[in-house]
This record gives sequence, structure tokens and C-alpha cells, in this order.
Amino acid sequence: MKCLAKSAEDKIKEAAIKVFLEKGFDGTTTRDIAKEAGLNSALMNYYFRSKEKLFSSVFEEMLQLFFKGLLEVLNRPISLKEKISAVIDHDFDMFKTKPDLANFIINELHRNPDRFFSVISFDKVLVHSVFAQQLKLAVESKEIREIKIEHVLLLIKSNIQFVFQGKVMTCKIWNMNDSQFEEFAENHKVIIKEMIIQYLFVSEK
Amino acid sequence: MKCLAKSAEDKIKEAAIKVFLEKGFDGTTTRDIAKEAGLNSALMNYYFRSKEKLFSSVFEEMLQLFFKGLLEVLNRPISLKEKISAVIDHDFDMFKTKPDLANFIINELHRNPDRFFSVISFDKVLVHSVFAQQLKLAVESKEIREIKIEHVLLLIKSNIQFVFQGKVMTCKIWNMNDSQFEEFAENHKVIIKEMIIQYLFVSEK
DNA sequence: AATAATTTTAATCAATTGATTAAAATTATT
DNA sequence: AATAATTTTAATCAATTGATTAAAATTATT
Repeated sequence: MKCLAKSAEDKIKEAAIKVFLEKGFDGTTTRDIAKEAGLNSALMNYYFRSKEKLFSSVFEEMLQLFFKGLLEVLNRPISLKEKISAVIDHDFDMFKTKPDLANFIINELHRNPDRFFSVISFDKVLVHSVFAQQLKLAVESKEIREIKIEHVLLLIKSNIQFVFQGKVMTCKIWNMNDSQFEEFAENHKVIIKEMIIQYLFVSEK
Repeated sequence: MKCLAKSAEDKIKEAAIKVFLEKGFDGTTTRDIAKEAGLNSALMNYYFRSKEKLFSSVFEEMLQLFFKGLLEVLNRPISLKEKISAVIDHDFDMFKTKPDLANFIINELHRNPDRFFSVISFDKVLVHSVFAQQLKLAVESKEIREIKIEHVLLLIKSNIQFVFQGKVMTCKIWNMNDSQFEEFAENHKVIIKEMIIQYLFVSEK
């Protein structure tokens, strides 16, 4: 498969992912990318035609990454309660490896909202997920309180995302270093799980 | 006070706030600001010396806005439960008038983390707030579960902020128009309040 | 081995950008 | 009213940026 020697095209793409995620489209120059890749700057245009096209390719890959894992978890054959916990675990792990991902998606979607359509029709995929069915059944059987899937997913995503997005702010305000923050985030994950599950499942004390 | 005729300096500042909040530092040109203000583009340099200095002045004002109201609410002479509700109301109102604020702060803090120090020592202000005292007492009297203020404030901020940050995504995924989103956000606010209060206050069913 | 196709390079382009300047216009002071 | 100080303008600057080009280097094909 992919051997020791990466192709120039791969190197550029890889470098572009790194630099675009860190600095965004506007903050990145094509020379930044070439430098990060260690290649002549004309190669970016040779392989990807333009900065915009290279960016689009990066953005679509990142948007997939942002949602693909989530959708997989939502369709696992596990209970609703386990699933909520699993989604939270998954997103935490994802953001640990790519802390800039959430911010990148939010920003570039804001800069050009139409980008979103090109990739997936998420509404369909989410509405027809196993998770959606489970939630509907659980509401009907009064196992959980009456609530729409839109709200549930937003609750989960909100609580996870801002932990990482706001890392700089959190560390500055409470004087944490990186390892202290990591511990804090781990504790916060437990709190989020407890809070959301307790809120949804009515019987929970 | 401020009469019909605004000074050129004010017009530039006002335009800068608008454009910087929308496009960020990297996405904004000094000519954008001059055009928005309807003034000759050299005036930006005349009054503010440089794009960077004008930006700093905008950033500091926005960081104040981001926190000042919060601190005021945290020190109001009301009960803990009312206060949590009031903080959520306050932030929702703030983001309704300035939806780009959260994203702006997060981004520009990421671009230059050192900016944060210049304004306030938030840790001190937060640690010594009335809210912090109330929280401590409530934990001691077992009125609420054992939890640190860091986590409580993060819970609150997370849940509010992403509602607005993720507006584009939410509307795209669930096919909402602006008024539908507004209703959705209002419902979500109620959910957030219930969830956080129920989680903290152990007796709450 | 010779030739053709592909990839890489250095040089260069036009457009944009933040900033400056000197003159013009306006306002304040004497 | 004359003069000085301040504000505004149009023209211009050098640096940066995304992109192109033609030649050089490398690799694939015959």
C-alpha cells in the first residue's frame, strides 16, 4: 500500500490539512503549505489547480471526519444509555487527536455555508439512524422524557465541543497547564455523561 | 452625549467591530473597514496607527463584553438556582444581539493567546465572586452535589455557546429557517436550564 | 538507448494589501 | 480676518500573495 516514500500530492494534502486546520483559509498562504510540505510552491497549483480547490478537498475530508464516526456510533447495536456514553467517548477521542477540528468546521462553514451541502444529507442519515428509533421508542415507553433528537444531539455536541474549543481560555482563566487540563477534561467528560443521562432518563435519581 | 454626527474615529471603530466580528482579523482588509465606515482608507492609519492596533482595541472591547455581563450576574444578590437561570438568560440575550461574538473571541484567542492577559485577571474575579461563595456553601450543606466552579461555569457556557456557534450547521442539518431556529433555540434554553439545575441540585426529581 | 511523458524548479506576473506622504480642505485659535 | 492646527484626500509605496510559465530534471514507454 502506501510505502515509505509519500507522493508529492500526498505531502501537499497532509501539509494543507495541518496548516488549514491551524490557521484557517484566510490565515494560510500557499507558501505556508509548500514550506510545511518541504516542496516547491508551484506544486500546489500543479496538483490541485488552486488554493481554493485544495482547501475544498481538505474541508470535505474534515467534515466527513467530523460526522462519520458519530454516525457509526449512532447505529451500533447497543442500548440507548450505552450509546450516549459511547458518542461522548468517541468525540472526546476525536478531539484529542484533532483539537482544532471543531473550530475549523465551524469557521469555514460560517465563511461559506454552501459548502455543507456537497458532502452528505445529514438530516436523512440522522433521522433514519438506529439512535433515532431508539430515542422514539424510549420516549413512547416513558423510559426517557419527551425530547426531540435535535435537542439531544445538540446537548451532546455542545458539551463536548466547547471543552476543546475553549481550552486556551480555560487554561488562562484557571491557570492550568496541559496535563492539568487533560485531567480536568477527563473529569468533565464524566460529569457530562452523568448530567445528560440523568436528565434524559426520568427514573435516574 | 453622542449626537447625530459621529466622529470619524467612532465610525471607524464601529465599522471595525462589525467587519472583524464577521470575518476575523485575517479575513478583513483595512479597505473593507474603510468602505463599511464610508471613509477614506487612510483615516484608519491616521486614528489607529495600524490594522493590528485597531484590532486590539476591538478585541479588548469584545472580551469585556463577553465577560462583563457574566460577572455582574454572578454577583447579584439572588439565590444560586435563580442565578444559574439568570446567567443563561443573560448569555442568550447577548448572543442574540452579537451572534458572532463567541466565535470571534475563540478564534482570535487561538491566533494569539497572549492577548487574554492584558484585560482582566478573570480567575481572581471568578474565584472571589458571590457565585463562588454560594456554590461552596451549597456543596457543604449538600444542597447540590460536590462539584468545582470550573466545571459548573464550563457546563453553562458550553451549552449556550454552541447553540449560536453551530447555528449554520443546525439549520442545514434539520432544514430550519431563521424563525424556526429561533423557536428551537428558545426551547433549547429551557432544556439547558432544567438539565443543569436538575444535575446540580440533588433533591430535584 | 532513444524518445515521450511526467514532475519539479526558478523566475516572474498582476493583483492585493497595509501603510505613508504631501497636498488640500476644514476647523480652531489668535 | 489672518494664521495655525487638525482632518481628509488622492496618489503612491514596498511587500506579499495566488498563480503561471518555460526550462530543467526525472521517469515511463517504445
